[in-house]
Amino acid sequence: MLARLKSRYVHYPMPDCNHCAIRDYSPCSGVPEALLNRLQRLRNKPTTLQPKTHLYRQGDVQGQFYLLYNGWVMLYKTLRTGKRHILRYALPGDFISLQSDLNSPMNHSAQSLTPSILCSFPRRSIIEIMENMPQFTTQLALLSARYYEYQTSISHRSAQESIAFLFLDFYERIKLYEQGSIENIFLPITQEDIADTLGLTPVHVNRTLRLLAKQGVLEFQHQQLKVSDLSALYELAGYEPYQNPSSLLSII
Amino acid sequence: MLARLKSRYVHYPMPDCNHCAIRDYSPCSGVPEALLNRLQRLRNKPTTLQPKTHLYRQGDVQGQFYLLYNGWVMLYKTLRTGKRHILRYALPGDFISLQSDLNSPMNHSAQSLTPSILCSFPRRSIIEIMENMPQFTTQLALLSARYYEYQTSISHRSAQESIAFLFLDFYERIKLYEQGSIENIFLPITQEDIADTLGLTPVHVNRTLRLLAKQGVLEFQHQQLKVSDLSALYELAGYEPYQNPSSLLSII
DNA sequence: CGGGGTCTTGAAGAGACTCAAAGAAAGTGG
DNA sequence: CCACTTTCTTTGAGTCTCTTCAAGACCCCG
Repeated sequence: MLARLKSRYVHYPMPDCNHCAIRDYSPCSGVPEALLNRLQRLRNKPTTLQPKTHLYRQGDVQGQFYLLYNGWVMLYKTLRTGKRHILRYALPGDFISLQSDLNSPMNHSAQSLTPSILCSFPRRSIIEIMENMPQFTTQLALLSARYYEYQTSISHRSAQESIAFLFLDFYERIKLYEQGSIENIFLPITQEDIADTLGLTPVHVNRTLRLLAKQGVLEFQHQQLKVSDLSALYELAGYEPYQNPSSLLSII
Repeated sequence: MLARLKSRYVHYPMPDCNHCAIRDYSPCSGVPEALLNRLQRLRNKPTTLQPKTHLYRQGDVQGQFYLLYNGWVMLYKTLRTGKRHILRYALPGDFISLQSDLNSPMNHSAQSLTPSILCSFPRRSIIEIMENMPQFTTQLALLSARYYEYQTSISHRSAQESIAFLFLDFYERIKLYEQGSIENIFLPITQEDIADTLGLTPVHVNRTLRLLAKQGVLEFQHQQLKVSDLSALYELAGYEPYQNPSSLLSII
């Protein structure tokens, strides 16, 4: 099973990683050593996860908090109509399973897209952690604000613009982890996933992708993204350079 | 000037309020007495604001943080194309001007819709406040998560559904402040505001409102909202009762 | 070689947009 | 208090984007 996966998820092997340092990952950046050690002590041992595995499901009452070390995890909601609404894609460093109402059952599900490595925290200790580690909590608050800004940025847009925005976001985030060439970027998602992320139909996503390829902006085939014209992509995505060029989140 | 305003903004007079207790308002609920007193000491004296006045504008470098005591404040972005994207409507208790990048210029503008009362905090002290008042920061993190969940809930929807969702949200929030009858709810917004909130054209908002009135769901005229069929409104908005009936945010 | 999932393409239809113009309500000034 | 101006709302006609339904192609994997 694992051997077979490798061909496809070549970027995401299953390393034996029991000592990943929390400080390497985003929501904890800027947190002093002493606090980190306290957080390290609270967490459980990192665990690995097969692809297409659920961390938790919408409606689950208990559960844990997770810090993603390696791999891709998709967060989504299932609507009454049966439709799937993908909320976001967690990449290494992302904090998973925070929701505004901590005591309610989970309002969304989390599923791995690739083999993944995470460490977990007991759910009941989250308030305690937050109230005792204000610098961590501050990062968490700002991170939530980022998600909010991202969500507002991607709305009110045509299919072409929102697809461009999504791919540009992937491009920028992957760039943080890949030091080598980023000619071809592996994205473990299908056209249907894109559709469920942006609220479009798979058919229309397909047509729009064909159009973007024809226009020489980007190609997305066999889970490989190739950006042909980065400035055109920025243009389509509506990048606003005057604000904060280093951050995608200043995109309107 | 004020006398003239009164006829229209009868719900939002300009009281002389120098001693509003912070604890009455949402982001601080659950914060212990001692912390509240510290927060009270940090804030400036509450100020009043005329309607249609900007607290700050997109691109401003300095500024302050605000806690809204009374009135409506609209947060919006101006896109390169000149279009306006309304992010949210702040009501009493809302914390205003938080953004993910604290050191960048503001990525959005804030404008009062009614006469309003706010108290402000010096911007440079926000990190200090957050890191020294973890319980306050925790509330702030959860609040940001709420905004995020709200934003995801309102997307991927038809015009009718998203308008229903928006009005239901207003309805639920106003209900918290009005103890009496909520037959007619005053909303200081125009159809164009609704359009800019949901990413629709004013023309289509108008047609959809006519349709909703014809269907006997709700009427919105002269800034007065009258909900005729609450359960139909819940149905249209896609309320998911199995999660957390008391919170709009469990709506998908 | 066969089968399920994914991608591609066509044709028809619904939802939302644009342009345009008129009517109603609110704000302004004499 | 009335007449004027401005903003907001309403309606129609035509167009475009996106969806729906359907069928076939491709491709990975057994």
